[in-house]
Amino acid sequence: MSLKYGILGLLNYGTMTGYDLDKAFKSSVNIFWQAQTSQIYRELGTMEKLNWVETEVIIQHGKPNKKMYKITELGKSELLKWLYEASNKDFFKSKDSFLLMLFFSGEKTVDENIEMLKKFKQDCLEYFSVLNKVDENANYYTNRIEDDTKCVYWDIVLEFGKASMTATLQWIDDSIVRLEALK
Amino acid sequence: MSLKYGILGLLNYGTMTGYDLDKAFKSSVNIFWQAQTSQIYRELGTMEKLNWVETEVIIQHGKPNKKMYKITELGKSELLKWLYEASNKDFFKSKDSFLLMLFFSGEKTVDENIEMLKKFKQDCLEYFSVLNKVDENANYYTNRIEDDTKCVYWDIVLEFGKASMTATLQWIDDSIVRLEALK
DNA sequence: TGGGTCATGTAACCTGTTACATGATTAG
DNA sequence: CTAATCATGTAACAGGTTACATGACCCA
Repeated sequence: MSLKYGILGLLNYGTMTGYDLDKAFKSSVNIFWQAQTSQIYRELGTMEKLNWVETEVIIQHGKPNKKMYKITELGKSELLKWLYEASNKDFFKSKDSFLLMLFFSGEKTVDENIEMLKKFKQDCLEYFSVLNKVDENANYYTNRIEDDTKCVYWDIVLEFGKASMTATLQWIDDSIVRLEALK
Repeated sequence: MSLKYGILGLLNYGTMTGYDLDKAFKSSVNIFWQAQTSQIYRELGTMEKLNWVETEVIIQHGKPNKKMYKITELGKSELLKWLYEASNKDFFKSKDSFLLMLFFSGEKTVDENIEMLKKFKQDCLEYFSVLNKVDENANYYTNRIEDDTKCVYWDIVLEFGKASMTATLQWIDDSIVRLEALK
């Protein structure tokens, strides 16, 4: 359900092709929302039927033709409606197979689980550098937006990513200490 | 994909009905994995075909008959395989419509967004008390397990929930301060 | 000459959600 | 007497995932 609004939100910054949207998703919103290329094209199709977006085909030479998607007045009002009415209950409904696995890891040895957590720590550190790269990409998109106050929200969301990673790393260390004590 | 393993993990603690599994999900694993009742019954059906679980019907008087599900040897080996092979990449792929909404909230006024964050803070505090209730429920399930070291993992996972909530609350406060400064 | 980028999608499948159906017992 | 609990599911739909198809240009 939210994918439509993610697309509307990005189109609200400017007219784009499905291909551009795909890249925009993968280089920005990706940290808290992922969309497959095929999904984006499918949604754009249904959104055009709903009259939330309209298209214009641009003939190109040497490259495939472009289909530019533009948000309509109806689309913009749907976006605003969502911004005002969306609930936060999703936040408390995360599905995480890693935590599910850890929950049942009593079947493995303590040493094996310490190893697993150490591996996880490595992956978290790597992810941290991904977050910093997203920070750089941000400039590309935020430069296209006139109003400076709008960029604050981008930054706040990124800070969330960093804060939760920091908490996760601390939790990993605490958990390893706890497991070491069992040996 | 993980739902099957969540079911296997719980059945590994003891034989249960679909109804019991539903309750077990809702009172324990629920913080990081949610499953609908209908989904559990559907998965149990396919798992029986896969021979991961086997059933025994228990005739009851005054109550509907029970269909007890028991993990098979094959099921147990599939569970172990998953515990050893599952990756942690899901952890970095969370989908969060609240963060998506916040990202696009430059369309709203600063005051409206401060209000939204304050409301979110209230919901986070409420969720904290839910986590503590889960803590109490834990005793019911952990008492049924012989091996004490297995309960550590339950606790570690719960600690994650608390740690990330603490970090989230701190982030909310910081963000509100930041938005106040824009006024 | 082979891989990457540009640009569009379709098809099949799997998973998750919502709504509904049934029917008896038990506790307030 | 009414709502909750026990216990089983089905059906339809929405949303997400994986794999595949096409084809030209550009750079090394």
